[in-house]
Amino acid sequence: MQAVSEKYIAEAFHDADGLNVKRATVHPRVTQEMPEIIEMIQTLIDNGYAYVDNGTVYYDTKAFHEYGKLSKKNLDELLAGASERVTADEAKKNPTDFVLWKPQKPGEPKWESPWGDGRPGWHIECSVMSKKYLGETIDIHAGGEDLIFPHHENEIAQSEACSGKIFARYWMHNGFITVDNEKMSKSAGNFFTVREISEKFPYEVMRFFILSGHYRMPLNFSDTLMQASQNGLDRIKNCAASLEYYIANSITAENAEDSENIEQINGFMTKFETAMDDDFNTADAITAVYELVKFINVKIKEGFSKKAAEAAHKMLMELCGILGILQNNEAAEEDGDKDKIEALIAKRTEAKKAKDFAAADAIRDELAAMGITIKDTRQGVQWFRG
RNA sequence: GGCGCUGUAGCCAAGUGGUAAGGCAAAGGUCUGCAACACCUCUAUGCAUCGGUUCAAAUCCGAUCAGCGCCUCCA
Repeated sequence: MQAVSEKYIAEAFHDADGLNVKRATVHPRVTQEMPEIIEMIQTLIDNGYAYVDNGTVYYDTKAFHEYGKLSKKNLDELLAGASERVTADEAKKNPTDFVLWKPQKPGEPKWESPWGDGRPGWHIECSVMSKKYLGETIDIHAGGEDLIFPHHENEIAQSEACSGKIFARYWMHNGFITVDNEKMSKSAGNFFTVREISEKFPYEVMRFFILSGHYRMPLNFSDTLMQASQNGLDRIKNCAASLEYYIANSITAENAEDSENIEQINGFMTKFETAMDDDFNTADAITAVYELVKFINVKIKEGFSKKAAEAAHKMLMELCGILGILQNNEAAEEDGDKDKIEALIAKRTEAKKAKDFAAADAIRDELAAMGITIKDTRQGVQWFRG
């Protein structure tokens, strides 16, 4: 049991790390929070929000007058609908009541409790761990839109009935991913994992793709869209690489245009922040990045001072850093073949000078075979892997 | 059946009352010996459809159509 969960936790972290998702400071586990879970259930019973029936503890949804406030559901309508659809559980006072503690079933793990051996219901653990590690009121609670009801609704009912305080100030519910405009499901055969996608496209492209839409909106997934994201991301990466090369080889001195250029560069941050402040509008924020890229590419062509170029680079890296992309670009570590590559490039430049283009192209092909792409720029020949 | 979300160019997508950002793709051009990168030009009298309100609507209201989520176990 333990080994199984360890395996999947490790696998999940593998993908999360790949996507550059930062780890939380605490990753609690339900099995290690049993005393607190039992304590909270007892509090709910004591406060009159829960009742015990033969080893099972139920939450009394009618006792919590704001039940349904998150999902904008009306309890009376819920009850009416539930009575038609759900075979009534005799022990429940109301069809919408949910389990806080359930008795052990044969073969299942169990824990001791005042109501008998058993295990927690599926909502209480979240209220317990949230309270323990984050406090009675949290600022932001996130989750998939499918969890709004009943899970998040029940968390509110449990936590607020215990503390008498607001449980979460903001709720962030993300939309679902569809595949070729169809819901992802095993039965439809269009089900695949982050790991499988990562075998076709880098994690970074996946991250950029997800950021290209608003998190609350449904997101359609397809190879075509991933390819488009890869192309767009390459544009940003090309810009960063060109700019780095420009800075390394720039001879343009500080000049009168610097202050205006730097003012413009700072304007992209303002635009970026405005978008992000609007409910994490990453799609709009990326626009600011593209506009900065355009600005940089034009300036590289026109020529601008090293000082301004460095300011632009810092800004580009900062914006990309917030988005969590272009983080591995620090891989400017020495390439093992550096000397060989630069010797070949020098030979090609010689050949070009001698108008021996056949020889020059042969060297370019040789470099390509090594995985090296070269770019002729005004400042010289730039090369990179990939 | 009920509640909620969504529908903007070939594709993705921002824009929630003041006259349609940005990206990808395609096309033409500039640069280049060629190429790659880049740059320039071009792409919606139009925002699912039909009505309504308003001086003004993608944005507000109503109806309709389509997709999705939830209303049940599980999280």
